[in-house]
Amino acid sequence: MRPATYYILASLAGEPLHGYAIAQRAGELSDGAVKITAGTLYGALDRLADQGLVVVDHEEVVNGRNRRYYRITDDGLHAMAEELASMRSAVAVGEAAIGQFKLGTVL
Amino acid sequence: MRPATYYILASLAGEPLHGYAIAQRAGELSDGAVKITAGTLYGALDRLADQGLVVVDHEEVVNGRNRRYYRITDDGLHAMAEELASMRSAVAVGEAAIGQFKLGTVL
DNA sequence: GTCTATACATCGTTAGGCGATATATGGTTG
DNA sequence: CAACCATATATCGCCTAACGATGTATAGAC
Repeated sequence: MRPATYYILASLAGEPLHGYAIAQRAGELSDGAVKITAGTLYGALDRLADQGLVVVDHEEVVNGRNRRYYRITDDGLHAMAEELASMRSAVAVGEAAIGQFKLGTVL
Repeated sequence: MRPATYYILASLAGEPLHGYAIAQRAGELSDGAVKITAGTLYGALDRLADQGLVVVDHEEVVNGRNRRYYRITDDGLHAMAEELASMRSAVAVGEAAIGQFKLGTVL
């Protein structure tokens, strides 16, 4: 799972959000590091919906603009948890690897 | 950076290795989770070399088979450290998001 | 009146992973 | 001794996903 996809799911773990709000939330969560543009966002949401990781919760019109709210599913939470576990392992491996390298250069 | 690329760098952080050994080491480091096949491996090594994240250290012939050893560069270590930082953040965000979700379902 | 934020849609390009295939050596196993 | 498997690198083509660009539309700010 790519970072954009992961942050979309993470953004939805708190509460259902509409597309545009998801992109903003992802930016906040990552402290500006992850910028999800329209091209990435709607493609990813379609894909995630196809995979059953998110579902459309409801739609509403605010100020003449339509908002389509997405909600994360149980499968979506599981997928996120698995990705989380993979990243934890990768972090541990990377820390050990870099630590070993630094030790190697000193000795 | 995709997992395959990350694990290739991590495999080289300890010591220079030849291609085939990198693939094996990546499998060991990830406890079998990351399987780097030939198609992924040599393409990734070419890319990493183009980007200056690894360099060819030396070559040798063992049992009639050529071994091309790659070494990670300072840039490669920096790239790895950055990826590590990104993943740490992503893990923290994911943990907070899932925690918040579980709390939400209980209340 | 123009600019910016909001909100969704779609196209084309690019990067990267991955299976498949190829080539070659040498040890193992039947 | 033949078939198979591990070692070792190379290359092709497919597919997924990200992403920039572009388009449409509304509404408020300046």
